[in-house]
Amino acid sequence: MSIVSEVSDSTKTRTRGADKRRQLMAAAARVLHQQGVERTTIADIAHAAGVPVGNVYYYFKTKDALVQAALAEHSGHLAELTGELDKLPSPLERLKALVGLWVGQRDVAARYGCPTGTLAVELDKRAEGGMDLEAGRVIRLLLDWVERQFRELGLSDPDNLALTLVGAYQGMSLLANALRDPEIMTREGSRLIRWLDSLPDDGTGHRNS
Amino acid sequence: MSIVSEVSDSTKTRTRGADKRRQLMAAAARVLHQQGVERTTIADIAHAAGVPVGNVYYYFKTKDALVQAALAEHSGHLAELTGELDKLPSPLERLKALVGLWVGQRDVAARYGCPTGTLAVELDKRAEGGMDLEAGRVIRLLLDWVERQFRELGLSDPDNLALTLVGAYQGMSLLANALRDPEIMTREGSRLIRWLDSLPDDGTGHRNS
DNA sequence: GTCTATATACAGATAGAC
DNA sequence: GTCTATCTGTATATAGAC
Repeated sequence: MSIVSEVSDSTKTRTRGADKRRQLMAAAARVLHQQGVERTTIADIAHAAGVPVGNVYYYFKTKDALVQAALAEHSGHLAELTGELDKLPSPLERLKALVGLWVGQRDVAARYGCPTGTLAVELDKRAEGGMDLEAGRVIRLLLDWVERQFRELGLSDPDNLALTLVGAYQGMSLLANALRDPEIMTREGSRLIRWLDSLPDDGTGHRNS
Repeated sequence: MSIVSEVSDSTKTRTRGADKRRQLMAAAARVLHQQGVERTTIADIAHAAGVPVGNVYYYFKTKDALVQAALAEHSGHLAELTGELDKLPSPLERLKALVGLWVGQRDVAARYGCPTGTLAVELDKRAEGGMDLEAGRVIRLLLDWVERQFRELGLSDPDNLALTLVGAYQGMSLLANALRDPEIMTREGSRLIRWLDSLPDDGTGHRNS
C-alpha cells in the first residue's frame, strides 16, 4: 500500500502543481494584457489565478519570469490559432480567415489593444537584462506564418507583404485602442480583405506577375 | 527705483519660471518616450531638465500633470510639423513629405517607437481618472490633418484613407521597435509612397473616381 | 520661488513555520 | 508543497526652512 499510495500521492501532487502553474500562466497573460506589466502586481495575478499570494514565488522566482510565462502563453495561443487556419485549403482563405479573427476580437482590441503588441511596447521600456526582444520573437512567429502564406500564393516579396499585413493589424489595434473605437477594426478589416482579394493570383497557387 | 526694479524682477522671475517649466515639459516628453511612463521617476525628469528634484512640484503638482505636459509637447510638435507641411503646394506632396519625415525618424522609432503611439499604449493601462483618451486626442489631430489632405485630393472616404495611412505608421513603428529594425520603416515607407502615387487624382485637386 | 528632509505607501522578494 | 510575516528598497508627495 505504501508504495502505491506514495506513487499516487506523488502523481497527484505533480499534477496539482502543474495545474497551478498553468493557472498562473493563464492569469498572467490575461491580467498583464488588461492592466499592463508595470501596473500589475504579483498579488493581482495570484488573485486572478486563485492561488495564495505568497505561493507564487514557488512557481515563478521573479515578476519577469511571470511576464515570460505570459509571453509563452501568447505564443502557444498563436500556434493553436495558425494550426487551425492551416486546415483551410488555400493560403488566401487562411489569410482572410486570420483577418476575420482579428475583426472578431475588435472589442477587446479597442479596450486593451493587441496582447502581444502592447506587451512589446511595454517590454521595450522595461529593458532590464536582454528580454526586450522576447515579445518581438512572438511577433516574428506571426510574421513568418503570414509570409509563408504569401509565398504559397506565389507572390513576390512575401516578406514585405507580411510586414504590411501584420503592420496593418498592429496599427489598427493601436488606433482602435487609443480612440476606444472597435469600428476602426471593422473598417480596416474590410479594406484588408479587399486588398487580399485584389492580389494577383492565377488560381494555381503559383505566381503570375 | 523701487517700482522699476520690482517690475523688472517680477518679469525676470516670471520668465525664468516659464523657462524652467518649458525645460521640464521638454525633458518630460523626451524621457517619458525613452523610458516609458511607469519606469520614469520625477527625479529622472528633473535631472534631464537640469532642475533640482524637489523643485519640480512647484511647477507640476503630480506625475500625471507631467505626463499631460509631455502630451502637450507632442501636440505642439505635431502642430509645428503640419504647419511646415502646409506650406507645400499640393496635398499629395504634403502627404508624401509626411511619410518622408516618418522614415527619417526610423532610428528613433526602431529604438523607442512612435512617441505618441507608445504613450497611448501606456496611458491606456494607467487609466486613473479619465485621462486615458488624452493620447488619443493627439492622434486624432494627426488623423484629422491627414484626412483633410485626402479630402483636398478629392478622394472618397478620406477618413478611411487617413485611418489606413496613420494606422500603417503606427503599425510599422511598433514592428520596427519590437524587432529593433529601422529597415522596416524604410520598406513600409517606400510602399506608402507608391500607394499615395497610385491613388486616383485628376490633377485638379478634385476627385475623379 | 528654491530646495532639503522626510512622511507615506506600496511592491518585490525572502525566511521560515507548517 | 503551501502559506504568513516581514524585510528592504524605492517613488510619490508634502512640510517647511531658506
